[in-house]
Amino acid sequence: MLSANDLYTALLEAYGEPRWWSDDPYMVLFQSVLVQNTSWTNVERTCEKIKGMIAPEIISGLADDELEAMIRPCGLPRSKARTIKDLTRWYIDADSSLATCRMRKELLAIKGIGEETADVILVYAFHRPSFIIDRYTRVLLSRLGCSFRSESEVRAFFEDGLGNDAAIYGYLHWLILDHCITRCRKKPECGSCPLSALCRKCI
DNA sequence: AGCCAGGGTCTAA
DNA sequence: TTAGACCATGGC
Repeated sequence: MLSANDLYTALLEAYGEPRWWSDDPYMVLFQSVLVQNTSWTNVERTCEKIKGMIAPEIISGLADDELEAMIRPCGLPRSKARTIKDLTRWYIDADSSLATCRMRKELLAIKGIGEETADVILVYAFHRPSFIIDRYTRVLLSRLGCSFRSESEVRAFFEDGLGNDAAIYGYLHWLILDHCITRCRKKPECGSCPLSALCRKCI
């Protein structure tokens, strides 16, 4: 039976040290909303143009239509601007000593923040161990021959398998996305996929 | 649990 | 240029 550690080890072996989202917590919050339904390169391009303005005290002071104009290239400007405003407000008076599950609930209460985005924020901005489960991760697991009955089983697969280490959660998530989107977008022959050793059904 | 809103970008013709 | 797929989803 495949373990989360096997997966992590194989990806690390294949691609080397993964990158971390950002060392600036607010940058993580800001970009985690922008990237919803949007390609990562698009987010990076957009943020490059407005990089001096991505700070909570600046964003919170903008008018809605100003913020919408700034993020328009990432799509869904109206809903994303509102979510970013609400999230920024939350962040400014967030209590960083809050328990992880409590913080997660608060994030989920913000309109526009779902489970995936909440976990991205918990892991990359607050270094809390709450594994990020996205569509790519689910598809990858199923291609590797693992099936789960529920979301909580997938979560247990990673969290029990990896221990409570937020850094590993973040690195593994990045590796999975990098693998699925950048490296193996088009299905290669089984032999050329670095995960083929894990399972013959792989990719 | 599945469908749909929400805007832009990318691609092929 | 234009239709249609696609995008590191969320909400209902």
